[in-house]
Amino acid sequence: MKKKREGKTTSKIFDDHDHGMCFDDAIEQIENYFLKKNLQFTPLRRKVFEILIRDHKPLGAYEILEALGRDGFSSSPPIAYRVLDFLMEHGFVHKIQGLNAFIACSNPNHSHSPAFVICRKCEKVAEVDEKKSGISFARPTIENFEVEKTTVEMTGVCTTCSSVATI
Amino acid sequence: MKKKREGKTTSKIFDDHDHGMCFDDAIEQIENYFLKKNLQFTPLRRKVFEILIRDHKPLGAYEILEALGRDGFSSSPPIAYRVLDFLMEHGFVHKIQGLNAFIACSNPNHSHSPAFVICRKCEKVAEVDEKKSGISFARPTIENFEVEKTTVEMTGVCTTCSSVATI
DNA sequence: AAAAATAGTGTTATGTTATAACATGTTATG
DNA sequence: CATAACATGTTATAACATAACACTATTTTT
Repeated sequence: MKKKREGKTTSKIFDDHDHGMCFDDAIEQIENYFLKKNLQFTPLRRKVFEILIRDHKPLGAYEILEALGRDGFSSSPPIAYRVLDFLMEHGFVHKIQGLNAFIACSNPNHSHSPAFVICRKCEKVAEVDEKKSGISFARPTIENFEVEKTTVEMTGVCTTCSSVATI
Repeated sequence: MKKKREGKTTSKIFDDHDHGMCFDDAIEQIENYFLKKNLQFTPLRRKVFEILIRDHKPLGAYEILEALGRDGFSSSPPIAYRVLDFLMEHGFVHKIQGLNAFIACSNPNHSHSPAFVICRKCEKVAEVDEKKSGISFARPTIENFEVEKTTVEMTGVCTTCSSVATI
């Protein structure tokens, strides 16, 4: 059950942010989506998505490759990059530009304009959805330009980390 | 002379965006800044800034290195990265995450939260400043998190490019 | 001004991230 | 069942970035 937060510009979303639905729900959602769209949810794609949703933190492509290798899959770079591209196209994975890493989407299923809050110490990442959080990230219209994709990433330090260390 | 645009969420900033001040003004600004702050505006730092401000488009670190080499400077990677880091620290250069490239700041001199509009065809980049453009990019406060830096990049196609080609 | 500290640059090597190109296997469709 | 489209495998290499250490130049302290 989620609280509604509307019209706020301040929100507590980092420490208590929800990692989206649970593992099983997430798998079910992606399965349904693939079925509906007549896409193949192959063992490789499933595995990559599972790896990402498991700990739900950003992973580099080569970390994913290692995990794939451990699970008996091929682990040459294009394997990971191709699947990641595919999953990103369909909105189940996002790339965190500031970390060169990939993270499972917390809110697939509805078109969204995600923003990410990234602690540069613990590297935890929270995905903030405009609708869900009530936080608004302006997405202005630019004349003479058709915006296709907007990247919003907020880097800083979470209170957990700032209370611990010195820098 | 600039027109004021206030309270608008639509703005024409791509085709007619100003590349900031002219070359000489930009150099003067950075010189003054360095003087005031007792920093060394060394030949290398000057050259890197000049390279970037010259065509005022995003350049990869290795493109900058080539240019440095052509101008008689050392062109091993750390040379460029170190100077770029330094110039970024002081707000005279920004990194475009989506392109792994660097661009001279269009509006140094005042603390700003820049956003970038990137055409994925011609790779032209416009820096949009909140105050100057009247466009607002929400920078919400996040509880339990201290935001230090926000990256906003809007990728798409400018009308010049979209009128030319098919994809 | 000499000594010491700090800042800046040079160099080599290596680490990390990502893609090109082509081969092979697998699944849907006429 | 042929064939086209999709998916995966493999090798090689491109593109981006930093570590570690040497040397030089500048500033600060004595």
